[in-house]
Amino acid sequence: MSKKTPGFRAATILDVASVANVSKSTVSLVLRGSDLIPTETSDRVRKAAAKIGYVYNRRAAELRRQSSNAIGVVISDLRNPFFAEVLVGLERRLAEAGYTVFMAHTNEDLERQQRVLTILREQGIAGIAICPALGTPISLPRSVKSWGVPLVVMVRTLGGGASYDFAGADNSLGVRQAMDHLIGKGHRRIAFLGGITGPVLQQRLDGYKETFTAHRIRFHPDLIVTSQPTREGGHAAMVRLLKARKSVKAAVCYNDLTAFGALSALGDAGLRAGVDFDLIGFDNILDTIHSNPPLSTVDIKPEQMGAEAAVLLLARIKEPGLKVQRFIQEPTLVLRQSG
Amino acid sequence: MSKKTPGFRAATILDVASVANVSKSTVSLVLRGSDLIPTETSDRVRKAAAKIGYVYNRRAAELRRQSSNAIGVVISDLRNPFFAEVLVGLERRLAEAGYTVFMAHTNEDLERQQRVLTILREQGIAGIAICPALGTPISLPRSVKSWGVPLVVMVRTLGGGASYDFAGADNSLGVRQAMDHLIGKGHRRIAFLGGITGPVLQQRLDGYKETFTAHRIRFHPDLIVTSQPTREGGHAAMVRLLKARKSVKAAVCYNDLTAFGALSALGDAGLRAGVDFDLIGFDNILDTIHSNPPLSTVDIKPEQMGAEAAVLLLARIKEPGLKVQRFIQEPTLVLRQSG
DNA sequence: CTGAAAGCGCTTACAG
DNA sequence: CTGAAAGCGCTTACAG
Repeated sequence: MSKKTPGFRAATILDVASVANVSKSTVSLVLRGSDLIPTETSDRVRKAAAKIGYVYNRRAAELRRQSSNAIGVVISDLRNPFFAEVLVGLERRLAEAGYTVFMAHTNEDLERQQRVLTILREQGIAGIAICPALGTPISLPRSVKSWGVPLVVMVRTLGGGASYDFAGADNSLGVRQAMDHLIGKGHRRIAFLGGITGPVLQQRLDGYKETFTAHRIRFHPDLIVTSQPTREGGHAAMVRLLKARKSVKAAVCYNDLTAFGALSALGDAGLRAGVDFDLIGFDNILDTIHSNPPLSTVDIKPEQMGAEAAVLLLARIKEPGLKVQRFIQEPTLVLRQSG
Repeated sequence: MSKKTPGFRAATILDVASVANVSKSTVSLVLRGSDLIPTETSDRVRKAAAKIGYVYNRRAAELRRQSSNAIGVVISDLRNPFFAEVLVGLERRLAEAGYTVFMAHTNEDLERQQRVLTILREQGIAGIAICPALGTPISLPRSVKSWGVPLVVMVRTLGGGASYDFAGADNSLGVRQAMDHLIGKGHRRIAFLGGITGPVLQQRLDGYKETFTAHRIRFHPDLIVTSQPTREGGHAAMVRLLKARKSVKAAVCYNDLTAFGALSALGDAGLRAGVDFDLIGFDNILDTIHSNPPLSTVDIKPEQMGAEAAVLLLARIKEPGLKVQRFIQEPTLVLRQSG
């Protein structure tokens, strides 16, 4: 909390009014762009405002109007470029619509998420967009709804029963596309690298297992090597895989970050991705284009996903009675050099 | 702008007061944690608040108190993990101090930056932390100061005359450390890859050139290959370098992103960084640990830099009369496998 | 077309 | 220790 420099009194519409020789209602009307005011008058008002350096006090206006032009955005892991890209798309669309974003980073910490949500609520924001932290209770959407604040959930679903607006991707299909490609190249033993828990992992693993069934290939559970969904994790997972099952020459990764780690482990072992080992990532973050080698991956257009989440939220704000909305990004496989 | 669900009237301190059988002043005092109120009474008030689902209206309170607990954070390029990491450090420290962040992304667009600054001003934030977009006029700090809002500039300086709080790194020294290392390994012809413009490039190039002088090595201007400070740019720069000057076997890059692009171009050419070519990045973003190969780079602790910027801003808010503050991160060379 | 008045939900001296 | 009152800077019917 901070007060303004003492002694300094900011100009208000009353000051503008007195300079322009009108009432403060008139000033307010002009500022809000009402067409009740003749051009001559409104010009005079605007000039007066500029002259005395008047600054619109949005908080006061919003308090009076019981409205808000701020939207709370809660991100679980900003160090993952995927989420940063989602945020970029979201922020841009929101800014275009005249909204400002209150950004909070939970770092996958449920307690922090709770705290942050409470603060956002007290700020009186117009809506919330959230990438829920892992382990977020299914009750979250109901709870936020009960506050009367519009909500969109991004990336991670929250389990069966709850109904809420959601923007995400078809994770199972994405993995199936990657798997089909690898099978098409002749691979039969294909590993799945990375991920510990969460709905997204669940969906991606589903796609992984479904592919074996669809192609009548026997599935070996130990082809799944779990790890933190990070570069470190991907590196460790690939090291373990190479040690345990030398015959495996292909893998799809939980996400691009794990794939980068795996790429690095491959390099350590003197193996070249795309020639000695086929590796496919997931997300298509910007980094994949010029990794070494450029990463083949499943494109779910992170930035666009963020923008779509904004669209859903904006629609919900405008029309609270709307039926539940879902945006599910169609994945596409983008082939580069790694597999 | 959105209104709350119609018909729904949120509880106010007046409601709490009537339930708790006290005056609204008492409620306010309790909520603000005043010790004027006996425990028995404040317990009663808190219970009443919880019972009717009262939510503190921060905007109203702040309007009355002429204060704010929001800080505007303006980021120029959130797609660059370096800035995302700075943001994470900044946000965490600010949140710890009880502040919320209004986040705006300018995408290096000066017009957008101007717009965003105006909006932040109208929101009545307590302070601004900005990574200025390239080409930001030197007058920006003066202008923000004239609004009466505390400011900290991050990462990029704004030129000579202006005085403002700043958190950044010793860029020249960082490059010199990298260069000394390469020279120690026996290299004489060392390229500088990436960057187009801006103060950071200037400083890093200064360090680059100084090293040649210090070691009495002849400096070839065409060893500097400029490019966008991105992976694409780094890739293109390395391709050009490889084509033009086959004798060069070492380079320091403008930043880690360019280094990744260069790594990728090296891979394309069948060259291994760290054995056929020594490559050093700058920033030490998280991605460097497990790139292929792991990138040697100059560590300027992005997350900590963000946290330090928060510290400076918080100090400025508390004590507007403070003399100009600077935090300049000491770089350290971290050697991994690329060079 | 413009002005006087009430009110958004708080905080803060000031009495009592 | 608690209550009545004024006021933060706006907006919005309502008169005129």
